Amino acid sequence: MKNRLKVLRAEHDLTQAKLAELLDVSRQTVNAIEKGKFDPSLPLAFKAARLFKLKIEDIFQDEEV
Amino acid sequence: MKNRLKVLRAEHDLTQAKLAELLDVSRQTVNAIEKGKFDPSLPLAFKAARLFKLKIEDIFQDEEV
DNA sequence: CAGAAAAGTCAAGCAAGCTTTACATAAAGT
DNA sequence: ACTTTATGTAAAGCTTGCTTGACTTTTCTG
Repeated sequence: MKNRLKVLRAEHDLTQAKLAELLDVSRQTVNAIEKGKFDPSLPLAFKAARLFKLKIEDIFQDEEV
Repeated sequence: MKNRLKVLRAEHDLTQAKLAELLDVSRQTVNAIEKGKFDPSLPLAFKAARLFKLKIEDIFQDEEV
């Protein structure tokens, strides 16, 4: 699962720590998701989408065949 | 998290077992998600969206304030 | 109504998401 | 060079997603 979090953070001038705070998760979680260590839960994906006013699909991209 | 899986199943004339098979999960998992026992993972939400050719938001609705 | 199919549910166990603590590295600015 | 701020990474532990197996209840259908 790919995601555009890093870019969105840059566009909004947010640090991983600040984004984590806005999403109510730990900084390490934001980092791990950006780095592709694991996928976010669906509720967390919704939170990110709401925060950036985007569709989940505009932030996270399934890379399945 | 609410979802329209039951309705979508009905529209497509699918049993929980058949949908489970299409989504590559167990029948109990489909049932539990329909019943709101837990939320699906993001990858599973993507699979469902792809299957029904809908946006994740059209299947699952965040009910957060 | 009887039998079959579908849906509901429970328990035990493994896998994935997320937390905290802690430390390392990098970049950037005085 | 020193300090600060941001990022990367790791281990241990808790919680949630999902599995299998088994059983009950509901709904369809002949």
